[in-house]
Amino acid sequence: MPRPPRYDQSVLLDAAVELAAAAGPAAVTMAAVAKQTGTPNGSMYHRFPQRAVLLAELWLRTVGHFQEGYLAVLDSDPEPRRAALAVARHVVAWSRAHPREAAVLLHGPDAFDRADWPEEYAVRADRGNRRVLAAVSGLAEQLGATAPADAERVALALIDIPLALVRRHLRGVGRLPAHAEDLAERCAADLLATGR
Amino acid sequence: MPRPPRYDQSVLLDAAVELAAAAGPAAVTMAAVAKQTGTPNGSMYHRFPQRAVLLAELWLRTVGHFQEGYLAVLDSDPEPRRAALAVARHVVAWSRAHPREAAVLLHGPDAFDRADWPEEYAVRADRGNRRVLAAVSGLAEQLGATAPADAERVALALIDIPLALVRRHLRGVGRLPAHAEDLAERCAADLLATGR
DNA sequence: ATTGAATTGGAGCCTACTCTCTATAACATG
DNA sequence: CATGTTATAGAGAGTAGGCTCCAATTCAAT
Repeated sequence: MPRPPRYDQSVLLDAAVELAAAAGPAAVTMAAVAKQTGTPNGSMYHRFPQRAVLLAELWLRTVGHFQEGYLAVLDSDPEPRRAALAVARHVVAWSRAHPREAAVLLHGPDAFDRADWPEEYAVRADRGNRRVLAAVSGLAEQLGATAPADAERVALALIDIPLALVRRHLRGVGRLPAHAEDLAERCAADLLATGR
Repeated sequence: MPRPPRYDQSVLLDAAVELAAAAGPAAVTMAAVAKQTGTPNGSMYHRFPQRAVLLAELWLRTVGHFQEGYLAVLDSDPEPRRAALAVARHVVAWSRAHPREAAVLLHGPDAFDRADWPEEYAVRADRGNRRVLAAVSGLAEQLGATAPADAERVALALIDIPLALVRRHLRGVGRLPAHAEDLAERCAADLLATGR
């Protein structure tokens, strides 16, 4: 019986991503998203009761897209070493394919006012992170890493270093060079080398 | 003949750093810095004609401190390989010793509204960056790196990866584990290994 | 056709912030 | 001591953005 929505949430989030990528999280104002999509001010507050919810949804959708592919690649190869190298490459490749979403990720949740999110959203964000962390730890174990410092090394190789590579280039010229995937894979291979 | 200043610029910048580290660059408002230091609103605008100048000075002072130490360590050892490893360690050690300033650095200049800075400040920031980049490139050359991709690898090892390590921990619990320096050095050593 | 919940559209309130303006205080020099 | 120069001090104008409110509109279900 209700009237169907006219301004789709996903359209609003698309605009929000674009604004965040182009001018930073602070540029994601209710007014800016409304203007960009032609939505009236009041309608924005039907989809998102507060700005913090808009930012939270924006973050969760983006990081969800990323993690989905990340976990898929991790699980795609039963051989742990190959899976690790593939996932390091994947982070770079995904960022190349989705530069705007990657720019959002590089800002991190705090830049999207994580402190103001309703608890539900913070919980969902944590759950996603733990899922990835657990998958990486599992891989580290298969690779023979036992100490917590080893798990950290693997996380550095499979998450932080590929993202550092992406950051270096997206913050600069804005294009990832063709060999970035190779570099990420090589760093990962070095760090995963056993017997160290 | 002039009346001596009562509110020192460095004191205001100290407060600004603290605010930025604790609650992000957006928390560095003229009002917040004034309140924290007991300065009246109007006096702020004697030191910093606009907020953008406050943010620019904050950034330049912080990054200057960092780069000063960085270059000193780079030059402290004539043997390029040892200098490289020392500098990778240094990034982590400096961040441990100056957690608030490190937090500022991790936000990057754009978060401090670099686009709004008067040109003079942007030029100074560029000059500093180029100086470090040149030093790193010089080291890369001494290490036998020739292709631009090699220089990038060295920059990744001596700047981005140590910073990624710092970011991982400062964004989390807020304390750097004791072995972080070792990890940074090891990553650097792996990446600098010749004949690859 | 009627009903009523959901949605839209927009005027405008409120807060927080940047920045201006004016008056006054302190100090060096002639 | 008079004077010029610079700093302090505070009030408040102007503005941007988050958010509220409410009347008008739409449309599925009855």
